[in-house]
Amino acid sequence: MKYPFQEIEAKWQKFWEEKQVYKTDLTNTDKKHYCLVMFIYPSGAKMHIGHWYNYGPTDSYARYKKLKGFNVFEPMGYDAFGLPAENYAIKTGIHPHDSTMKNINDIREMVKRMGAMYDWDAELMTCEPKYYKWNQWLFLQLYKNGLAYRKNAPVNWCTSCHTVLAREQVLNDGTCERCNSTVIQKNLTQWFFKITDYAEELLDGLNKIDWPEKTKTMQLNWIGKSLGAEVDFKVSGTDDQIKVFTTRPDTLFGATYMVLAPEHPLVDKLTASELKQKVEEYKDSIKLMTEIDRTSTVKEKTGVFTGAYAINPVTNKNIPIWIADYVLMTYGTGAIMAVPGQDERDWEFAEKFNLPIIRTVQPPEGFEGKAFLEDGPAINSDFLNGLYVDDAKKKIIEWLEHQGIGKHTINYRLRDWLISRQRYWGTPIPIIHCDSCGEVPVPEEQLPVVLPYHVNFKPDGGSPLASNEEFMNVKCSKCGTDAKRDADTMDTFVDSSWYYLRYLNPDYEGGMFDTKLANAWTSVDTYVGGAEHAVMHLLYARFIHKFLRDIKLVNSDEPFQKLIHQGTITNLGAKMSKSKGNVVDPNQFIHEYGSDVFRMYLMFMGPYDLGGDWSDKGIVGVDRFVQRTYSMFETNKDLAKKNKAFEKYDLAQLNDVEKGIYRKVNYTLDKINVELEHFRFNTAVAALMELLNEMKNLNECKPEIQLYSLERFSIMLAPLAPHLAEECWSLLGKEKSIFENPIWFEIDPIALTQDSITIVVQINGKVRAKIDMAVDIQEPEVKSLVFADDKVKSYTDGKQIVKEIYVPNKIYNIVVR
RNA sequence: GCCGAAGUGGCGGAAUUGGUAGACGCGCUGGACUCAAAAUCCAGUGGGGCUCAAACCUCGUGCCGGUUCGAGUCCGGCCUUCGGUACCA
Repeated sequence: MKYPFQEIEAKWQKFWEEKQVYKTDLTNTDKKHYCLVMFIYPSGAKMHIGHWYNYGPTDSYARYKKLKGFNVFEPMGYDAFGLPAENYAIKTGIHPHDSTMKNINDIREMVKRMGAMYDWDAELMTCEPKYYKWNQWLFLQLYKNGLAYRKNAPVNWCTSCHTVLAREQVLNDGTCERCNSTVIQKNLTQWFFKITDYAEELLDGLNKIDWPEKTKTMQLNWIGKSLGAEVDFKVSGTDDQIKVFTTRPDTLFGATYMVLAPEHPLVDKLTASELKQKVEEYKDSIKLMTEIDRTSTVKEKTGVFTGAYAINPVTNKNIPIWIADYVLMTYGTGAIMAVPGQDERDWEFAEKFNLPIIRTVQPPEGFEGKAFLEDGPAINSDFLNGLYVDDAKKKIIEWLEHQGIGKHTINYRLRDWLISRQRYWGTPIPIIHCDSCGEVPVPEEQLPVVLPYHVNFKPDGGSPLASNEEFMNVKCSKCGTDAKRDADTMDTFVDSSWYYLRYLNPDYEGGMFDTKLANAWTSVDTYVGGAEHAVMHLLYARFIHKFLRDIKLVNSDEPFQKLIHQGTITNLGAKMSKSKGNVVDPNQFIHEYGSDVFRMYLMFMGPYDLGGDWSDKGIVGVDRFVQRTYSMFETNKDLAKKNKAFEKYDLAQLNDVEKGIYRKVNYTLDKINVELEHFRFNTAVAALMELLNEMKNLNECKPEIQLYSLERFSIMLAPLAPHLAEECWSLLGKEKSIFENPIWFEIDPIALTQDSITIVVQINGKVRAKIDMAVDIQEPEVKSLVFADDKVKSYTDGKQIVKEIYVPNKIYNIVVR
């Protein structure tokens, strides 16, 4: 009979739900395992292949852990706020709340059909007041601690989303991370979270977590720590000073000019009147460029002279002050001392504008390059001469500090996290703006500031909340006079920075989350999600977690101990997207083959972290495996009712077929263990297929050996194809379901030892013979067996034997001449 | 440009610390079953050579070179693809 997956998958899903098999007892923390996938963003009503690829295999891992005796917590929820729902509202008039709720309901049904062991009691959605209330509370704690502040600053403005973006949310081609349209610079007053206060700790923490190296590297580069010095330069003929940051203070004697960012506040003041027009023109030309254009490495250097001079503090010489777009106001101090001798960009600039070049590090003989960046003895540097870079740095910093014109500094590339959004569908910022009191935090007992339902969504660039007067007009909670609420909402990355803590009790009213549970259950043991979150979500969550630790709400340093990225499933070589029209709908395959086959096929396709191009070519192979498995168990129906299998068998008591199967069962147990532990699902599935092939002759075994093998087969199958495995287990006549009463079988180590082995004989490195012999026999005996072989003889007779290498139980290599 | 990963049959992909390259699956070929087809089952399947056939020989893991008794795996130099990043002072 063909495996009736519709019926059986529905049956077991119902069973699991009714028996509450996946309800995790969070009070039992004995062998806890928090297995988390990135929650779902319900912008569309459908689950696509990428979701399946993320959730299916991760669920298999969670199930494996459960069978191994872990108390596994595997929750699912909805990252429900965000722009797409709001843009959809603008287009169709359907309110974001309504479309989101509908999407969530549809998605929940689809996720359930997948058959994952989510604890649905832990389900949460970020758009509910009972969730976002705590975003607001978090905001207030950050505010109290000086980590949430408002400033007027140039910000990234997405021309299509009509909102500001954090720097991380601008892609490297200058487009918006969400919608891919152009991002421009604007000056606005916005709320920021001071993530830079945690820069050092965010770096340190990377050493303590089990994350992919490339992800850690990305965070490392994003934070971009560099050691150097700040040096004050006097502006010649004035009292002004310009502070520069440099990583190479040792090259100070070679600083032959200075460059300011065009936006630098001193530019207007410094510029000589006859050059004002040129400088203004240059500044205007920069305004039109995005930050990305400006920072293109291929672009030729541009800049203009201001007419002013600074004084090099070590040489006391006047050096010209230029402005150029390659100096950014947003990094360091917005000003540099240019040392063309030791910096490629400065060299290029100096060459183009005929500025002096002085080498202060001696390049090796024969050096033909331009700027010399390597280590070497200092030259042309007075009291530094002869010192190598590190020593020269130390000495000059001492000197600068002694003179009171500079100091050792650490600079970071990381900037504060801009969290204001001029959008509706998000968490209202809990601040009241009062004419007399300024910014006033909403008192905690008045939270949540509920997001009103009725607003005007018109995408005119203003915050939609501003259109709701009832919402906007409040009394100042300090002085009681008329005041206004903040009309902006928070970046949705705030929501996702702590949701894993809320899952533990999403209805908790005593605080942001239940600290007792959080201390017991976090860090999350295994976190699985896309690599596209390497710097944004994963950095924000680490920051927030550390802050929550500092205010004593959690006791761990890091939110996610082990991180796994699933690869991307592409179609026809491109990422699946509606606009490309290459989206593959998983439902089609669920209908035709069922959820188990589909998830197993996704796992079988290849290495989990590599992903790959979609093809349905091989899915029939997995389907055949499922059919053959099912019929094997049907043939042996009720076997467990009449028989009992021992934990172990003595190989000597088994016939050849039994021995073969017994060995393979144990070998597979071992293999599956290792493969699943490392998220190598493809080889785990292959191992089970091999076992099934071996079990072809199961009918030649005693019933108890049949049962021994089938029991183990079902349990190994259970993480990968849970519905099928439950069905097989119950076909055997087992009373308790696998996941109701999780078990995992121990390996019989004796079955893993071979008694005979094939020795490969190589002659001059080429395989010439394969000889079977008993395992672990002594080398002289091996040698005599090898040289007794006709083929070996034919290759060695009459030749001089130069060398013999024996690798026990593997290879016998003979070198002849 | 820089950083990282990858490149293995017709295809997806296997291969402990260097030790039988191609597990497992798809596809294909042949056979069984069938009136026939589908499904299923059995056998074969990297290329080339020599064979009735087997045995056997030979070439083969992106390219060139090296280390080694032995290299998909290690080293040096390239090429291609895919991610990440972009003048960070």
